[in-house]
Amino acid sequence: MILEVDSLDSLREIKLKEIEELRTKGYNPYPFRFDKKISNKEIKEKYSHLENGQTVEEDNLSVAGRVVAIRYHGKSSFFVIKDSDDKLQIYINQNGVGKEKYGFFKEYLKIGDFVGVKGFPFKSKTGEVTVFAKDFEILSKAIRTMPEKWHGIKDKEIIYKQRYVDMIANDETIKNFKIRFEMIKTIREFLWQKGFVEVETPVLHHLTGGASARPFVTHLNVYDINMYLRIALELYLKRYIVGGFEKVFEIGKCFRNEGISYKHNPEFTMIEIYQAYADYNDMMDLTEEMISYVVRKVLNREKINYQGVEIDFSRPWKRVKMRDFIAEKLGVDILEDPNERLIEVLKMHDSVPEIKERGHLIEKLWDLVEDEVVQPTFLIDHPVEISPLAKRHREDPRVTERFEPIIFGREIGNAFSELNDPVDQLERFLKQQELRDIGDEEAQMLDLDFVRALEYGMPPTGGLGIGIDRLAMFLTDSSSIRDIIPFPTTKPDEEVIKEYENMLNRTKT
RNA sequence: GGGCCGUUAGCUCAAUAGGCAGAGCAACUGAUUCUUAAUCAGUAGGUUGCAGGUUCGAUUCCUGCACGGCCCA
Repeated sequence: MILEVDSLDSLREIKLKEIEELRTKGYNPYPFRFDKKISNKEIKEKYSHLENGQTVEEDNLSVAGRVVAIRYHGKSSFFVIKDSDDKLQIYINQNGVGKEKYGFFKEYLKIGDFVGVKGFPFKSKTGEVTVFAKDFEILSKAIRTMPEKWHGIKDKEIIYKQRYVDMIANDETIKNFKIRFEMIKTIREFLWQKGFVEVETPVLHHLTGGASARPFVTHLNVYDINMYLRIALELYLKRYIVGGFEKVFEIGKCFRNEGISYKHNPEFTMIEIYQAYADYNDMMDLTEEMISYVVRKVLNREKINYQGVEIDFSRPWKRVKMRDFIAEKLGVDILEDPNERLIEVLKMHDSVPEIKERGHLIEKLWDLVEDEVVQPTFLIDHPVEISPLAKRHREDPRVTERFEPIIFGREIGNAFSELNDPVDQLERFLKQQELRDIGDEEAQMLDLDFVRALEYGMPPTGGLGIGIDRLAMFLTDSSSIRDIIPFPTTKPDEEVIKEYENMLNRTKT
């Protein structure tokens, strides 16, 4: 014990005192195991057919969970335990466990503690499937008091910095994370079934590439060099294709050292998928098929409600050329009109970027109109300037064979007929290098080993990346990316340090 | 980075045109053998985010800072 109990003037210290008493009486407040044989949910399903008041005394049940409510009635009590899927009511009385054990229950089993209960099922007079306790065991004592039972936790700081408290208090939180993980599992199953191999690539990179973003820098002591945390999976996955794999994918964390917003977290989860002998049309088919399958499988429907708007994932999705869409909405031709004209239009919307390279101007123009794409849509054929890793279009070399799936005005992915011409790739990299030289820190770094890899020959390949977090936002109707990232990036929690320093100091005196 | 809003008991929230800081839940004591936001009686719990300023007096007004949220870039 680090913390001695020297007074009872706080909720926490009352709990510590209780634990000490338990130990004195020979009970371990933190025992080693419990034979939980059935889940709360299974019990509710199995015995839902019982008549009100009916008991099944011959069935021996062994259940466990966290105590979330206790209703004392003198010599009997009801309490509710919660396990990972459901809540379950327990009935305990003096006749069932004996006078002594019942007294022990009243004195030492508190809301927040974990408990294991042995007993038989019955249905209460009011129709709730309940376990009649014949014995119980405290499995873990909580020291902190649990959050408010009715309103839950609303303080965003607690929700993000102490997600475990959010999960204890808000059932919705656990439900949403389950959807997230179910979604990821379903994507894996879908791709495995189609013969894709799930592979791994390094997180530590000498150069960052595959996306336009500022990286995190870290240091490798043994070689005394700086390295970057990956901003994308792309370039290593394509090396797999060069090496002879034909269908690969990876689901993994990427890191971008940029702003935090409702749709950006510094670390986030991406999936990238590469398929040899395929082009971007094949990847569009794959995207549609996969996402509509996942939505159907996870939510049992194809239309979802996102922030009050119905989104229909059923196939086929609309396909819109970037040039046509911007021309229609803004009256400017991103392929033919000169930079001056583009800037003029941007000026009208007070949206002129600092770097006035053509690619930046086009990106800005798109930003102005992206909100107008609500239903799942493929934005296709982006200009070559903003697509350094995509193959030029077979019919128009000014654009690339590229698409971004757009939902509710948000890009949830990016895909192309992968550029496999090493000479063209080197030129594109050099163009990016020029952008870096004029101060564009997001421009891609020159990855000569990647060019060399392409020189060994990469088959025609379709590639696709999808932001897992953004997709999860749609499936859970979350307005902020932080709501579906279990432990989002936050500022450090100074409060907890202060709190423990105070407690430890008080204990010493 | 800029603008606006917020921070009060463990949690969810009140409050004063500047005048003793309150409730519900949780906690504690007691009553209660089918309740389910159980009920009833009682007790305790606060550096009103932090640091300054104005004032006889600040949770309230002002300034700065921290943390958070929303909008914008």
